[in-house]
Amino acid sequence: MRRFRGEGLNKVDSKGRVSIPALFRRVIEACDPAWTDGLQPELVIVYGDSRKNFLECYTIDAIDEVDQKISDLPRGSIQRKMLERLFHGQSFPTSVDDTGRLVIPHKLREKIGIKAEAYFIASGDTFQIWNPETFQEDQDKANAWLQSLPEDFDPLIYLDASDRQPDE
Amino acid sequence: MRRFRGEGLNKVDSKGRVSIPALFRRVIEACDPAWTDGLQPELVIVYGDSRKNFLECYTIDAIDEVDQKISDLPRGSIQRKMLERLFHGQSFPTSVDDTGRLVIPHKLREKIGIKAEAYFIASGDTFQIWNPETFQEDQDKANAWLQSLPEDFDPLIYLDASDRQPDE
DNA sequence: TAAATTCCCATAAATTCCCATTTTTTTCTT
DNA sequence: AAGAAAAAAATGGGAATTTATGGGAATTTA
Repeated sequence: MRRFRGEGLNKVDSKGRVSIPALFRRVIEACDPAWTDGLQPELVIVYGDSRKNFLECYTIDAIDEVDQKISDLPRGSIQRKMLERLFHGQSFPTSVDDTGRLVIPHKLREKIGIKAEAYFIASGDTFQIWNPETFQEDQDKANAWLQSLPEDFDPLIYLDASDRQPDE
Repeated sequence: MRRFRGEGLNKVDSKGRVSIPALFRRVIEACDPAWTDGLQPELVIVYGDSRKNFLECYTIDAIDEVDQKISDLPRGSIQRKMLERLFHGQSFPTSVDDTGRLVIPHKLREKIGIKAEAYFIASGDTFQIWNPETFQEDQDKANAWLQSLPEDFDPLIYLDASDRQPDE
């Protein structure tokens, strides 16, 4: 499975258009089964989680996987209902145009406070779009937390935690 | 199978006409086997479940699938009778007109309390039509529940629940 | 025949498409 | 290694199209 990697800061014009970092485009293309050279690769922007102040962008492969898992949940369950609302309802299917840009609808720009610039950052098999200032604040918090750790602490130690049982 | 994705808020005029979000129209067209360019794609509005305060809209493909499953049930069974009443009796077959609108009959508007505006939201292979205020209340409840969760809780963990056995 | 429904046309706003220019990155050449 | 040339990426603007919406005439229904 291809993963996003990297970050970028691009201008947003009055129509809501913004270039997607070129490296991201390669992943979006590779993860859209229907894509072939010349076509506009598709993706889905998920924006419904009120606690998150960024947009989360899924490739077709990634969203298909989510859809499959949702349809495996019991019909009528509260979990399924919530996830359907989030991923099917509060999401926006779109595509990358032939100049490598994406249109972020006005409503979504409003939600995360994007004005003239958008900050992109990879996150595994999705990538996020932030208001640059908001991201910086979040980053500052993360840095402060890192500072609070002992000098010799290495975050990589968390990697080994994944070997443990979920409830350990 | 094509899925609906997204949401929208449109005006309802005095004749009960309301635009269907353009993205939904593409799905309705694609899921009507009889549809071809120029024709009015058909769909079915199901409204009989008294516990639901929204209308549920099925594509032709989706309703065909339901019909098939109903006809597989034992004739005369209570389950079959109930589903026949809901999907065959308390449903309204209609079509999208050439300006992309739907007419919601007066009775159905009454049922869910629609006046000047209608809210559309995708839900897998169907979409729902709500009174905007009613939906917002429902959403507020969901958000309050999310807020009440620990900071680091992600509803996405529900997705992984589908890996487990149903009774685990 | 009154009321409701459908059909037809019109318009403003939003969105998409198309093309051009600038900027940055990569490649090539000396 | 430096500079030039080429390629790729980012950005900007206008035209064409689509969408959302409103209103009236024609038609159907009760």
